[in-house]
Amino acid sequence: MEISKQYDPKQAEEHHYARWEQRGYFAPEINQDPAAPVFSIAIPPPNVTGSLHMGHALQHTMMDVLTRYKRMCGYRTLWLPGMDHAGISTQLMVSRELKKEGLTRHDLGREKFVERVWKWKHDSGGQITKQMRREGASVDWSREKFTMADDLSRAVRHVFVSLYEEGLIYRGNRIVNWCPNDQTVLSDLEVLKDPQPGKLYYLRYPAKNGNGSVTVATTRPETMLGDTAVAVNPNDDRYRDLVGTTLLLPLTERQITVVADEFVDPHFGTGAVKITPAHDPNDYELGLRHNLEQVVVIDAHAKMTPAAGASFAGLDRYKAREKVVAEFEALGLLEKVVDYEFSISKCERCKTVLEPLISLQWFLRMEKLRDLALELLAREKKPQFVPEVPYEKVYATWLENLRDWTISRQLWWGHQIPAWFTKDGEVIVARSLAEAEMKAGTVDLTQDQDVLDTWFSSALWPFSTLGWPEQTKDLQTFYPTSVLITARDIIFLWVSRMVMMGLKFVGERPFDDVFVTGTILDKHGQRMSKTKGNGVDPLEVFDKFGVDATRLTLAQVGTTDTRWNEKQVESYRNFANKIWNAARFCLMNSEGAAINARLLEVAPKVALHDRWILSRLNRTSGTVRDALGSYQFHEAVQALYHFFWDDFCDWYIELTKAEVTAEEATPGRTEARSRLLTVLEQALRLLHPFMPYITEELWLQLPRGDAYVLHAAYRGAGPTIMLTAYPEARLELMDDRAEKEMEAVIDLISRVRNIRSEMNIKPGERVELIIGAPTETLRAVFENNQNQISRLARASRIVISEQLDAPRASARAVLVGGAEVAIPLEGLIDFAQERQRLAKEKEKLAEEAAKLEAQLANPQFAERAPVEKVNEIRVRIGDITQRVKQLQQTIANLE
RNA sequence: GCCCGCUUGGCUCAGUGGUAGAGCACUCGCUUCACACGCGAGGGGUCAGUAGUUCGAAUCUACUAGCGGGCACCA
Repeated sequence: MEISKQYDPKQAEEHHYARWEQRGYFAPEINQDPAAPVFSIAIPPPNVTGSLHMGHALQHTMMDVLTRYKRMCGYRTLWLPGMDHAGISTQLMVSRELKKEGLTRHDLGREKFVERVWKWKHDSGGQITKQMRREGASVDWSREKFTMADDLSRAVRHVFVSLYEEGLIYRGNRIVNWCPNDQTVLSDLEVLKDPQPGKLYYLRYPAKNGNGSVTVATTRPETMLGDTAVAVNPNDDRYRDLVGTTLLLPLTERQITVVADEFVDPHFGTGAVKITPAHDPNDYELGLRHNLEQVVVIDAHAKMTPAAGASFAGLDRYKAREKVVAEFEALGLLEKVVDYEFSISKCERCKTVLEPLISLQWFLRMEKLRDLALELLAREKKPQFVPEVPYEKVYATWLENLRDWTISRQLWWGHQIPAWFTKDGEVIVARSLAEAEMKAGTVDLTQDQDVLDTWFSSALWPFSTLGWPEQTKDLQTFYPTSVLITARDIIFLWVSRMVMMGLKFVGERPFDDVFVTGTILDKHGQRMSKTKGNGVDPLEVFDKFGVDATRLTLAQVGTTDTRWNEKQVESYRNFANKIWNAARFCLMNSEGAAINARLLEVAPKVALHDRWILSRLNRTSGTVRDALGSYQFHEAVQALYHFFWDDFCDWYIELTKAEVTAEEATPGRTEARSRLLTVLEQALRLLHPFMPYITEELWLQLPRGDAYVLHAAYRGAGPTIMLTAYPEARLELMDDRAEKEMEAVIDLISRVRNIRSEMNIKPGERVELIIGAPTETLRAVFENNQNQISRLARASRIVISEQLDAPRASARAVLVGGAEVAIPLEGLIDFAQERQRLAKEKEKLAEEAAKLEAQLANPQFAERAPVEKVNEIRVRIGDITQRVKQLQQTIANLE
């Protein structure tokens, strides 16, 4: 069999995914065990306009690791994929396309435009679904969903109507965040607060009685044209007498009164506030309290209205600002202008400065829904956030302060609001036109032109994708989902709303756990962003280092922000290559051998290194299982990396090499080869959730002898590592004694290698080892493993006795357990140098002993520390002082 | 203004009451019949600072500094 020396990820990535997908391995139906436990994840649906970025790759890796792991553990596993219609983004994307043709969406009209969006989606949307296949994501494509498809739209209408009928959805005129560029309202969460330098203008409003004036401070002088009051704090002595008096609003004919309201901070500005109820959220509230008139002076395009006065009407808001200031100055009413930094509200998407406007919109009352979520958290501590700090508190605090949600949008791409108006202006909310006509008793209806906020449909995702409102088998089986893996910036936008909607409409939480990933920053610690152009394209990383290496890198990011580090991917690329070559070695020496489950059991007469590797294997599986059970991806990766590289490659393969590569085809050789293959196969299984491609590629080449290959739940499926059983962590195979004995062998070999290196002994040169071991057990261990020791330490001869009896001209080392080793080096030893080398080592040990002695000498330590801790220290001191003594003796002998 | 996170070897990060870890980088030696994307052997950290709790603190508490994040306000 020809296997190349270097792993070529592309080759492995080409074939397996399509086969897995076509054979239905990702679908839960592959599991034939009716009693199988269930594991399910609903993917955070990427935007249909989106393409894969690092954030996706990160989340998808973690979701896939868990999904593949659970599947191998025999769970009925569903990872459900899909996409979000992404209202504004998609509409903008298609509008931009139209622009190239010299058209606007209005030229097409609503119906044609929406058709065009669907066409765009069909032709070029959903790039990300192809890219997810490259990632190896084991999602069930047969259940793929789209938020604008008929089934999910139906769920959306159902929810809307229910909430309306319950009085939680209402339509009303309120002040909202308006984007003059996108021509739509936005929810509070879609507003970007951008601090920037600006100016504070002090404007003087004369009193009607000609007696003085009141000065107000404002950052937006143009809104004064819509002022309908000036407010002061009721406790502000400076203005007490003015409350109730009338002012003349300059540049207008209007007379406005001074009102008193607690809202006003007497210490800010002049302590007197101009009130523009139509164009400021706070003023709006205050206006309602005082029954103030709302004068709309700015329109939806951020231009001044006729109500602003003839000379202002039609002016852009910033031009109007200049003009207002100029006119105040001319009238001598501009007191001063000072520099002032403040946050300005911008459209999250297009960065246009928003305009607070009074507008007729649909809103969702949140109190009842919010309480459902808060009760769940208080009662059951669900969802369980990982990490709990700070997200649980952030989530709870946000819910507690929740305000009504503006759910309508002035867009064409989205779920059109299922409300119709009769000629008389009556509002009919219904699940369909037919139902509306029936309710209205007329066919003369016009549907509301607005669509719903994209996040409204996203909020239903965990259950709408499972067939709700029908009580489908999928819904019963897979809801609630097991875990949600997401980035922290959508905890409010999405996570909280899913919890509320899930509780409200299914009566159960949508997921048990919420794992919040860290963010991958660029190498300077900056957030990756399109505008900065500092993003790293996962697909390029896949091309350069392979998908598996990238996944391993991402899997260990965990919950803290991490700078992108290509060197790390490179090191995992090297790891993949290591796996490749280890398998290559096993396969090159596999003639006559096959995987055999029997070899995973302990049997009498099994060699130390075989018992040891089984112990390490089971222990590693335990570590990985525990780690994944608590979302400690990093720990799982580390355990796997070190098990494979250090234990399996550096030691096990080397220890077993002589047997495995023996010339003669003996039963012993076959057994050793089979053992090696069997352990390798288990190791590949352990790695598979993290590195699906290389493990499958190699696994398919292994000589799989018997029929045990697949997990019982997947009996009859074609050969694939992804449906094998994840290795058990069997306590009875975790062999402390074997690990301890192996440690002695490893220590011996390492110390000899150390001496060889420090003495500059040529790598090819063989040396004699004289070993003194105080205990019967140790002597037996060294004797039984002489072949391995001499091979790995390059020894010509090994002499083992109770007392070390070596020539004076030897290099020596004291080992764990009190054994000693000496290498006779007649003519090579500089006695002074050797004494120095040993003295240095003795010094180190003595220091450690002194530290421990001091601790033990503290009477309070013995008194208060747990007994086992005290004993542990005693044992360590015993061991160290023993070694110090031996070293001292050795040094003395060299004098 | 309120809340939160981070600060560990040159770099990127684990660890979170009881002997400071990894990868990369660095030094020395190696074409050892799986792998130079490799093998073997090394050097390198008073775990940001201060004070406390504790028999014992990188780990818990408080404060300080630097960096980062969220929320609110911003007339």
